[in-house]
Amino acid sequence: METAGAAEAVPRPGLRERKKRRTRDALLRAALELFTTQGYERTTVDEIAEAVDVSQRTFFRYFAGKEDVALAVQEMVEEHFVRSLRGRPPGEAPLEALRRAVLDGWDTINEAVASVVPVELYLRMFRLIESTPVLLAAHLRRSAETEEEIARLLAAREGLDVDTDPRPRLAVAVFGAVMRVTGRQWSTGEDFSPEAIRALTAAHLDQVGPALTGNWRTSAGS
Amino acid sequence: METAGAAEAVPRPGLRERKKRRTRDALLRAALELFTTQGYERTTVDEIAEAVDVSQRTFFRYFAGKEDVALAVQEMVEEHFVRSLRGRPPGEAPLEALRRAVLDGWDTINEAVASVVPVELYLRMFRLIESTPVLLAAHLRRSAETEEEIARLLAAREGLDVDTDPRPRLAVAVFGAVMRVTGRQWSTGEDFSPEAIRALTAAHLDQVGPALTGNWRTSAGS
DNA sequence: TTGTCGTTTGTCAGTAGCTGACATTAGCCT
DNA sequence: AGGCTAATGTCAGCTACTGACAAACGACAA
Repeated sequence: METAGAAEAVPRPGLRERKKRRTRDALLRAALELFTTQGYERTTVDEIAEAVDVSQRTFFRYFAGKEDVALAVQEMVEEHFVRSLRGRPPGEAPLEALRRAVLDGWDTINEAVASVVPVELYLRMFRLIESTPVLLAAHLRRSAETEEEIARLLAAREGLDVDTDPRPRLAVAVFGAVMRVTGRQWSTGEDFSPEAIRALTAAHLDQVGPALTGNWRTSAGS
Repeated sequence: METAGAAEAVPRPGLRERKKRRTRDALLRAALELFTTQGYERTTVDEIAEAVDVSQRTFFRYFAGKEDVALAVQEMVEEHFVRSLRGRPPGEAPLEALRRAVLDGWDTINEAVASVVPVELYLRMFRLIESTPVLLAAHLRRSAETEEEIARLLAAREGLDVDTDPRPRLAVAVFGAVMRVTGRQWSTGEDFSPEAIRALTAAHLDQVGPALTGNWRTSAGS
């Protein structure tokens, strides 16, 4: 149903499309660079636009708002996780699938991000999100949306209806909560490597059970 | 260390203080009334100020921002919960204390709120928060702060250090996640009474265990 | 009662994020 | 080459929010 013949699904986007993409990428990179060096609040949209030499109006044609640029990469990463989850074998128990999908996601974080920004910049941005109130707020809300998507996904997998059975949403919410504690802990720690966050993730997931028994007078963690 | 003698802690605030309080209350009530009738975004700060017949500048002297008014009552309610939690006997297991504190909080929601706005208005506002993206975002961030406070509280109670033992933060995060699912479910349901939310809370807390076993092919909930 | 003092309030001017409308530029295709 | 369409720039305007200064007003004592 496309230019018949060639197997190439991407013939060559044409100058216009390439230019658009370059502008978008430039805006994104400039924004993250400015955010991570001077801080989110102290960076104005005008500054970002100026750095790429486009008008402020153009910026808003590529991104819905200042928050949007700041969270763009994070959004890619979450999509990466969801994709990873969809790829899990159907037989796997829901929480097992979640666990493996996330761990796998961190292992392959490079591939998911590197095409737009260096991983290191993403990680710096992640920390900035955690420490900037308005960004954290926006991020938490988006996470809630992602959780809803995942809940429906798992429910479908298990043949349940999210509107009559609370368990999918509960399980996903709990899982998300653990992920958030993990991210927070990581962002305030010493080791800013992807390996560190992966290890913390596994450790925290292993601690949920013990944490919920309520009897904390036994062994400690971490 | 105060005016020695009399047991009366509140002698009479004086005209100035009373006026301030009246202005604040009026702003708060006017704001919630406008928000719940026309929606949050469609209400301007000027409108609120005008409804109380003060300048816009005065509004911002009482509230840090538009979000702030919208979440003011919710903040009172959360303080109410934390107070309730602090009142729990030290012997109680952490999660048991949380459960009872929240259930108790809903039972006494009237006393916590009625002094400022009618409970019904608070509940309407709660629903609005859930359905207004920017408000939901701000609310989630504040909840995260409250969770941190509670985690430290429980850790102290159990003689643990939140920075070395992840279990307090994990447990509180999980509990908070369940509460959020509950609030969301309630706000999209039919029954908008405090009793309904109380019942849902209990039901969801009972379902967390089953939800985490991962074996959802057995019984259903709700 | 009056006058001083400190707090609250209003006014004004300005910044930043964001949007609609319209003109201009620049790829694209024949 | 020239017309079509999509991207960009310009401009005007709205809303949330802030600093600065002056006016109004309650508190307190002479």
